[in-house]
Amino acid sequence: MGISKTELFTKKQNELANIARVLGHPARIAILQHLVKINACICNDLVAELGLAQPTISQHLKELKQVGLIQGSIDGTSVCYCIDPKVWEKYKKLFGEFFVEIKAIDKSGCGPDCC
Amino acid sequence: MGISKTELFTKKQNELANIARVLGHPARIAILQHLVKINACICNDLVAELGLAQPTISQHLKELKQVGLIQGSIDGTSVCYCIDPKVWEKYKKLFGEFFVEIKAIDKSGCGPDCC
DNA sequence: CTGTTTAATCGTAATATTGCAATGAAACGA
DNA sequence: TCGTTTCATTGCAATATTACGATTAAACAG
Repeated sequence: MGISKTELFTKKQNELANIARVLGHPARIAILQHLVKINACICNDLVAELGLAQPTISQHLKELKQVGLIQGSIDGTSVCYCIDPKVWEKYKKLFGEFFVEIKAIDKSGCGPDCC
Repeated sequence: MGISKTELFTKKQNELANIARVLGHPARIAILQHLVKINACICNDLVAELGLAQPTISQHLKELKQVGLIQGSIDGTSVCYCIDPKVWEKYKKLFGEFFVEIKAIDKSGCGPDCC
């Protein structure tokens, strides 16, 4: 990301940006959508499913785990992953709050061609 | 981002990831929140507001413009920025669709300690 | 025309991300 | 015990991001 001046922003802004950053890769979107669709723990058929190498998938899973969106539990030699519904709801709410309704624009103080 | 294998994913997955990526920086979150709050076109008091250098703000604005979230219109020597409500609603919907309700987890096929 | 203001662009240094081959580590079956 | 399976970790190359100083471009005031 290059260095990022997190100290300039509020905790909530940094948190939202961080979640968005994690969602900012199609592989991680695809992993989450697959986990939602399967609606169960899955072990790593994700590698076959997505077409990325195993270490790459593992790395993406790690990032998803770090923000709490998914949990992994060991089941023999394999690992089951599933979405943490609580965290999922939390972030759903966070994005919902961010995308507030946009009201009509007040053009006072702007030029005639403004927006 | 390093190279990213966009061809492995659907158009919608790539689109959502791209928007999320753009939202994945606190400065851009702060810019959007300010524009929403002001509810009008603003010229670049953003530089004073955020505490980042002018070229840096300009770069962030460029990214927000590229995904269509904001528009800029020239007003003399300054530029007015405001949110594009249509695009805003579009992305709001996109995230809403992504964050579907999570149902109770079906543990069949998983080990006893699974998730 | 000259100087000022505002914002985009260029160039660059520092840092982060992505993807994967190679390697480890842990659990299992025979 | 030994080989196998599954996944995490390490190390690295290629690329992207972030931030900003310097510069440029455009509109304006005088």
